[in-house]
Amino acid sequence: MKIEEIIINKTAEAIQTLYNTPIDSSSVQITKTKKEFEGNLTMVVFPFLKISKKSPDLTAQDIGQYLVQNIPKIDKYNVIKGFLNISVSNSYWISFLNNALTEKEYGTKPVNANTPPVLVEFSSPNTNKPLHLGHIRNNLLGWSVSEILKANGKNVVRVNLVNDRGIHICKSMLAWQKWGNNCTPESESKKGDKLVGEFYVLFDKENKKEIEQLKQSGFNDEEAQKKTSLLQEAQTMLKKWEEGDKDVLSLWERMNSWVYKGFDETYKKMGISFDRIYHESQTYKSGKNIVQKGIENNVITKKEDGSAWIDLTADGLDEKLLLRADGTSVYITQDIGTAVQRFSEYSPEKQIYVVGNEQNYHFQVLALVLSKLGYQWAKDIFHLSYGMVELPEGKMKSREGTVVDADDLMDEMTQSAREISKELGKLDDLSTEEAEKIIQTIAMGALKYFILKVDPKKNMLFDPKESIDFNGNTGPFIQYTYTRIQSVLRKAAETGIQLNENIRENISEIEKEKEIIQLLYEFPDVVMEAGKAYSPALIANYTYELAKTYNQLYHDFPILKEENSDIRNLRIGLSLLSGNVIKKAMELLGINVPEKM
RNA sequence: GGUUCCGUAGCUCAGUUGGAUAGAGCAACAGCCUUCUAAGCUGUGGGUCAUGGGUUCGAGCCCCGUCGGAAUCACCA
Repeated sequence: MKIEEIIINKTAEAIQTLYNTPIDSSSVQITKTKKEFEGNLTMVVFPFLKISKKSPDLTAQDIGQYLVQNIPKIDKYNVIKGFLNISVSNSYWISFLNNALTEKEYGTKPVNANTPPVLVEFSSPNTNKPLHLGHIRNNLLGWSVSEILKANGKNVVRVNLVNDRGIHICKSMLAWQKWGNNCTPESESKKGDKLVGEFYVLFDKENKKEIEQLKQSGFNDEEAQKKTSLLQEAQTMLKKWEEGDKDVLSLWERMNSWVYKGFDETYKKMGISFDRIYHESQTYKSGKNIVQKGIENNVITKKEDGSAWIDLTADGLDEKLLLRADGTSVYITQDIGTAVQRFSEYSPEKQIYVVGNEQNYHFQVLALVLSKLGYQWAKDIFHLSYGMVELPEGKMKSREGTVVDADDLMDEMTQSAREISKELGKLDDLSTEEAEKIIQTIAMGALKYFILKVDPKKNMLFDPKESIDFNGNTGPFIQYTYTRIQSVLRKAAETGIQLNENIRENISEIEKEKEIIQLLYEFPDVVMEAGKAYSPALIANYTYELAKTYNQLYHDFPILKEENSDIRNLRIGLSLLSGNVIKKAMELLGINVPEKM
């Protein structure tokens, strides 16, 4: 049993014995003791004052005394302004450390492959342009949350729903046909997604020109937007695509294949992969049938013009269109279809959608529509909504060219890592190959940590200058701490010091050590909390705290050179576990750790 | 206009179901390498937690108002 539980139970017992009143154990509040006070765990006794009919200090004294007398693992307590600070014995902490060191995967639960899976959808790019900074946050979150859920024993399936059809890709296709001169990624020596993206931008540019012309010949803005020959051509192309026109389909396949190749490269560099990839072109029709059934069951109404609507006003939302007048499906129709398809395919415990908070309304509607259509699992749909990434200049706008490209960003990070490493001379005695690998690891660590340390729900500012900082609360700082630990452990092995020796449990005067052990002790709870909250940020902040504290120990105390062998073993033991926990925690963030840097 | 979210140090962010004197990093300044990697450690300054009320023994956190910002309310995705 964890010490907190013991304290809670014994406190309930104490209050029963001392004041003859039963209490619910949930009213006992235990928190970590603040650094400036002596002790490890703190109990707030205010809730018990009505029962004890004594001052906060006296009540705390009563309980503190009882606990010390009745729990051997507690050796003292102190009371400050109604806060009961409890000191847990050194032997408790060291015995915990000894145990944790024997656990193979300390802090995580094994995945049970026989349980219903949890689907995590993320990335879900459009195939008309390359990935940018916004996608990076999405991908990193999706990946990390998947890892965190796995660490909580969930049977996770990573899903990517590629939006490979629609007017946007037709725009790129059309522009390529008109002005592409049959160019290919090979002929231009460009990544396929970049090339296709350029044609998307080109379409927009030419289309704008046409809009201007139309406006000059007397049309208002709205009319001009709809009337351009380019847009009409694109729409014709989309229609042909839906009809299965051979030429359109073959161009579509060709250009999409360029994009996929480009995406694969980006994903690979990012260290991201999926268990299952859906393509919208294959799922978009299934939603229509479901809507049709909804019309038959009078959940959905068909208007005179043929469009289908669902009335959500009773739930505080608006009316929502589900099929256009011409019978084609809209975005949500497709989402209804894929949700149903995925449910029938996996019978998941939960479907998690990692999608930006700009779509909060959409997912509110989606869950509501599904439940109105009678799908009980609609309640198991969870929109993991994350905030926008903004730049110092403001919002990213693809048309104004203020988008931060994913590949460029990763390359810049790598370049900075290379320069800084060189400047510090850190990798001088390694081969170029080894050095490059470490540089990559550091660069990606910096980027990933920078983004994941922020609470997913919040909007965040991405300052490129700050993101390449490798000091302070950053990924490389944590990676560096890990390499320091590994260096110590290597040296220990070299000098023939046993690593896995059982540590003697009654050692005194080990304040800093205890602080680290207590942090290590908290790791499983942090993993659990992060899973509940879908928040990699909790893992990130915890890991930083651990690394920082370890660095203090490393700086202030000798480890291998400690003469007292009991203390030396203790420091080595907690170095070992700190290293393991840091590595595991970083893994949960999708970040690798180098052995040297 | 309706709905939702946000506002904490100059900047970027933490702050557990309401608990002690609100914490980190960056930036600034001052120190620490003959000792296991200085991508490190230590110290100094920096706050009306947007604002006004309320609930409570106790509020950055809960409730109401005000101000400021964002998203969304498409026969776009």
